[in-house]
Amino acid sequence: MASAASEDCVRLGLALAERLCQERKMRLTPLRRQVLICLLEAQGAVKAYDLIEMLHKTRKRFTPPSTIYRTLDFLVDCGLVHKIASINSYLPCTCQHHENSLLLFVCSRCKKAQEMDDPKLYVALKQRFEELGLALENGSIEMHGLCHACAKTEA
Amino acid sequence: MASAASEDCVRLGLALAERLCQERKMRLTPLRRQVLICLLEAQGAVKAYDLIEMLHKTRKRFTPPSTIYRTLDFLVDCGLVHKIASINSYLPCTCQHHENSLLLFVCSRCKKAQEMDDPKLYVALKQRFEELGLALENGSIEMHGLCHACAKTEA
DNA sequence: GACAAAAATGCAACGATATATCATTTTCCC
DNA sequence: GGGAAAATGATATATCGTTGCATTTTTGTC
Repeated sequence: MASAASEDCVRLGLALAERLCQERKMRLTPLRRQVLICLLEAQGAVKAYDLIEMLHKTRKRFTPPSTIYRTLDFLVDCGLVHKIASINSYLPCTCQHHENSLLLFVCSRCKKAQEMDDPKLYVALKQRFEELGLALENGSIEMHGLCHACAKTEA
Repeated sequence: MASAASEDCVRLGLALAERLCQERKMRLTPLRRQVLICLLEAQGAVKAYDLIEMLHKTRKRFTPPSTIYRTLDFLVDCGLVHKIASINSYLPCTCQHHENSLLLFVCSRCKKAQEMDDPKLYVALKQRFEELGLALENGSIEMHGLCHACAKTEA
């Protein structure tokens, strides 16, 4: 089910989460860890209720929505996961290096999401907004359009 | 209730809508017109179910969700209104001039939204995405952060 | 104007997404 | 081990959006 690349991704993501939680004295509980693994394995953005289903297969107890949303909030607050509001989905983020320069791209057709790191562009955006008295938040720029694959097959 | 500036806004918005619909042989029905007016008068982003309530005051019949969403879809397709997915809201757009260079800013605190036109920045973004095989869509860049007013009162 | 076709709207039910509240369990720390 | 704090579970409910089909309105044609 999980490819080698995916396994790598999971391992890296978990390692980062563990380091981060230790540093900040937060708890990477079994549930949080399990949710994070689900997200990392999915290789793409996942919806909250899909996570509930995924967890249902591996856990004895049913995990209610409130719990999932709390868990996701935790992971988002940690910066380990991005919420993509426009598709009600969550995307794990392994590469912590772009804390201040993240752009999210969502394909309007296939709904796949990907991150893009471009500090220069991000700074340009940020400055432009500051001129207007607006303070950009990190990791909250969502763009829509066609991805490479979908653009190809478009009529 | 409606200030002079707001009245101007409504007048301009309606004029644009009428011209656009005539050009494209589409129909600006009473309902569509009424929804557009509500949005223009609101001076900010409005939610679908709030529109239902607003319409309930001026119309005899209750307007069901399906109808509202269809109407909003129409207005969005026309380019007269932007959907802001991250706050489930709709924002009218009077200034048609920035068809290809629109950025939307949403305050994470007060949820107020505003448009920003910056062709240069937009082109830079677009080019950067094209390098990655991604084709940006118009009017679909949403950013979050603190607006001027909220940044001031922030602890 | 009468009529059929097409477009728009109304209606009811439902599905998907998210939150509130309180009970219970687990963990932490002394 | 015991009490406080944090996390999770359970239930109900609020919010957001869609589907399918009936009805009304508009359009185009004769």
